[in-house]
Amino acid sequence: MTKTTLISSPFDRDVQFAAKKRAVIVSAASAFRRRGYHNTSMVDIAETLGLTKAALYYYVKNKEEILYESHLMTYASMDDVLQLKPATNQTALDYLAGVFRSFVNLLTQSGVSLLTDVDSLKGDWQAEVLARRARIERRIIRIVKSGQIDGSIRSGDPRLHVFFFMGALNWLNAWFDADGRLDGQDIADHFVVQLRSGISALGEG
Amino acid sequence: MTKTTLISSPFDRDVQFAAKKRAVIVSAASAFRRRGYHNTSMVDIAETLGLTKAALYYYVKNKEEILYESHLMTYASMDDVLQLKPATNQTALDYLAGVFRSFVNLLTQSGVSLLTDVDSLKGDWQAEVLARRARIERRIIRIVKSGQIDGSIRSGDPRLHVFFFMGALNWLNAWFDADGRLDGQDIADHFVVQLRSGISALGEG
DNA sequence: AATAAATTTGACTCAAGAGTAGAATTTTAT
DNA sequence: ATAAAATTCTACTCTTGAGTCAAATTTATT
Repeated sequence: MTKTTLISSPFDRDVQFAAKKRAVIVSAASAFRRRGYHNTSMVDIAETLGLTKAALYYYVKNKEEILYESHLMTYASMDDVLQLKPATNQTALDYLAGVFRSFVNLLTQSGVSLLTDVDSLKGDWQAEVLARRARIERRIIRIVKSGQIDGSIRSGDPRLHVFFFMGALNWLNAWFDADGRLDGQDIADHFVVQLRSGISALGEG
Repeated sequence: MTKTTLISSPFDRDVQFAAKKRAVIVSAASAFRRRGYHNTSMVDIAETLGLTKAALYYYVKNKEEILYESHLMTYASMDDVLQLKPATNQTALDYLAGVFRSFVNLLTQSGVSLLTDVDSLKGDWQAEVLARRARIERRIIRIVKSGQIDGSIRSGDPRLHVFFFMGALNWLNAWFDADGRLDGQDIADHFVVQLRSGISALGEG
């Protein structure tokens, strides 16, 4: 019992290790997002955390693993969003709008970094990241297709619908700055409207 | 006169030099677009052109100059599109749709590569590329603003309107493959509709 | 307090890829 | 045909940043 209640304590060594590992990955992901993977050195990552480069290797196998884990962490967050099922009478468009809003919020307010560099991953790691990305994409395409069935989303190639607005999400990296003048909530509000009207069946003639 | 008429001949040494330099840049840009700047070595670029790495340095100062020139080349093409003025009674939304169609066509059919990596450029080169990008962005924002004045484009922060659909353009890199099943013209057609309905003032209210 | 385990460091190795330079080759001009 | 200019090459140097390792330090356990 005593052992059980202490299992999640911040004093617990395993918990600390995991928290530190996560901090390495989150901090690196943020730098990768802002400057690119190759323009971020292990020394850069370490200094941001107040460590030396060598200490990072106590937590991660190598730089590539950081990139791999960064991607997976983001996709896990997006999967969490997609776990929430639509309400019973909610149209697919409404559900999609909510999903997209959550994605924008993840990126603008929750410190999640959506990275685009998969070519710097090799072998199984790259394959897995691509597969995870494709899976999210397919789930979103499925939502669009169900919107085309329920009548809330207009006709047209669902993949192109998705590539268009997922482009907007991925492009946030290039211009969004958490310290900038544009507030994440305002961005999410605006983007959801633009997403909706972009594919809504209303007005489709 | 004889000298003048020969100035553009493909047999002319200067013309050949320029054509070869251009081939280096276009080929490299395509590889940068597909795999990323850092994952494309100078040996890779040379081999694609049937040269050795050292021969590239006869044409370009260094790798960074290739990246710099790649960006500039693409922005020049986009500037050309924006040089065409709207017809007298054309709404800004119609003009914008035409501009965007041309952009998509540049990327999907004309071998133009839109790159996103500016962090690998340093100093003046990076500053210039960012300035050129910002200028194109500002011109597009101006079109959106005039659409909000002429009533064709709905209200809302024009920058966000632009960031949304320019994200779609920039994200083409991640999924578009010229040898793939999706035809550039079909993509342009679809994207133009999605752009239009995304920001059209019709139905606003 | 002593010992063990965990964590961090300083100083290092290594190599991939950018870039160089002079020689070789090719092309053009005389 | 010869010389000059242009282009390409081979063989190399250099450097930056990834990664390593044993020692030093810190933390936890006995």
